[in-house]
Amino acid sequence: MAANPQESLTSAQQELYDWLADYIGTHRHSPSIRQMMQAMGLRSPAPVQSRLRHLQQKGWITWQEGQARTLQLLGDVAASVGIPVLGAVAAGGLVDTFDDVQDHLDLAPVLETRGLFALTVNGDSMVDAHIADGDVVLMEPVTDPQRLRDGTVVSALVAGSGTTLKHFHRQGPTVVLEAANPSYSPIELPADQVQVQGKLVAVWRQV
Amino acid sequence: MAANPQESLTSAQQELYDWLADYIGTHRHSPSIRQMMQAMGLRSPAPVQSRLRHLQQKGWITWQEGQARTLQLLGDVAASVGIPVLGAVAAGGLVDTFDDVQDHLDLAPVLETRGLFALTVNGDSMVDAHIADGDVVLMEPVTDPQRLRDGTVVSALVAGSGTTLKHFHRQGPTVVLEAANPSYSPIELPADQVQVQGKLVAVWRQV
DNA sequence: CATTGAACAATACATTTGTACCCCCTGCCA
DNA sequence: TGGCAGGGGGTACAAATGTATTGTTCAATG
Repeated sequence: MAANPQESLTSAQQELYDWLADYIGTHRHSPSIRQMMQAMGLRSPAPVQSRLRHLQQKGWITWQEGQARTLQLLGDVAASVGIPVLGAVAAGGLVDTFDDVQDHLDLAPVLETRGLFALTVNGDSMVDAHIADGDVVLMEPVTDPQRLRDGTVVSALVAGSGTTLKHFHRQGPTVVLEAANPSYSPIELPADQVQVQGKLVAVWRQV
Repeated sequence: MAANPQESLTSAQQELYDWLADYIGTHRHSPSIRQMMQAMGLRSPAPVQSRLRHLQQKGWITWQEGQARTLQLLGDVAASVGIPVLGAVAAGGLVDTFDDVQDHLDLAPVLETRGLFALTVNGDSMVDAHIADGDVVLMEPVTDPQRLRDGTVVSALVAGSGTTLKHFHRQGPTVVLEAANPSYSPIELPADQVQVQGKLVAVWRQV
């Protein structure tokens, strides 16, 4: 990956981040703050806390506060799974030849998102959204359905019925689940009978 | 889960190990004993301690005692990037609720294939194959176009023109590149003017 | 000069976490 | 019948760990 989306670091922050990348790469688990303290040659946990806070604010790391050793690196150094994107390919017309790498498709950030789950698609109600029967959809758990953008593709549990993959709309007290296929009519239900489980993150179709 | 060289496990031990593999694959860090306790539906940490002790004695796991969340799996499952596939989701009808993991979407084998590359799709000539404008297609390099199955989706370099994504057909000495959209007519060319670069492995659409 | 932010020290505190006991029950087997 | 191992419940405790607070120092900045 070319440039980092993250903000630049001070030397002290960089030092900690590099050591973390090395430690996690070797041990396969995060060190504790006091271990970081020792490795940095410090005699107090406060500087480490400070550096970690800055690293998090700048988008380099994340962790579950209150829990031990749950730190995760977000940068591209974190053994990311990169696939070179060579260029655009066509449809209809023809696109120029490509020789060099233009970008990197970095799946690691997606895969590292906590709680991500997958569903196999069954049926054709979403074909107009280019989600076909047999596809696997990657979903991110939704905790607050109120914040969903209108039209988001979600998997929803309908009380007493089952789970379905649809476009999500909210109309006052009711919820509308709309298919992407004219053969299916929208389902309109009271909000309390629909439990949104996750929103669509990616479509995966292995040939 | 794949066979392991280690000693066999009791069902309770296997249950814990499987859950650990799933958890670590998803969260990228070890759970605490009390988290395992909850996941196993237990109300006391002692049974978990017991299972862990047995798993260690039989060579399935290892950890640094006295330190939090340092558990590591020793089986071959350890390194895989797994996303739990929770079940099928609907279309049209509604599918039953899902509770437990049915399978694992293991992306590691795909990503590790040497030489895999990606292309961003430009245009709508493949919409009927559910490949939309803006999608990223993962391609596997093709060394021997003679062995391609008829109808495979390939990216092909047309002499003097550019690269395109189409269904691949061979008709004697000529090659036919067929779009998946009735608005586009098939392109028929002498075989030596078409160079197949890769075949479609997966479609990736990040929302 | 004063202000600000990063870095560091020292200490204290609450929570998380591993671990060690105690007990019970069940199935298996000599 | 008894012994034994695995599985489970309950509880307690000490260590590990994250977090907060109060200072000090230093460099950069206006």
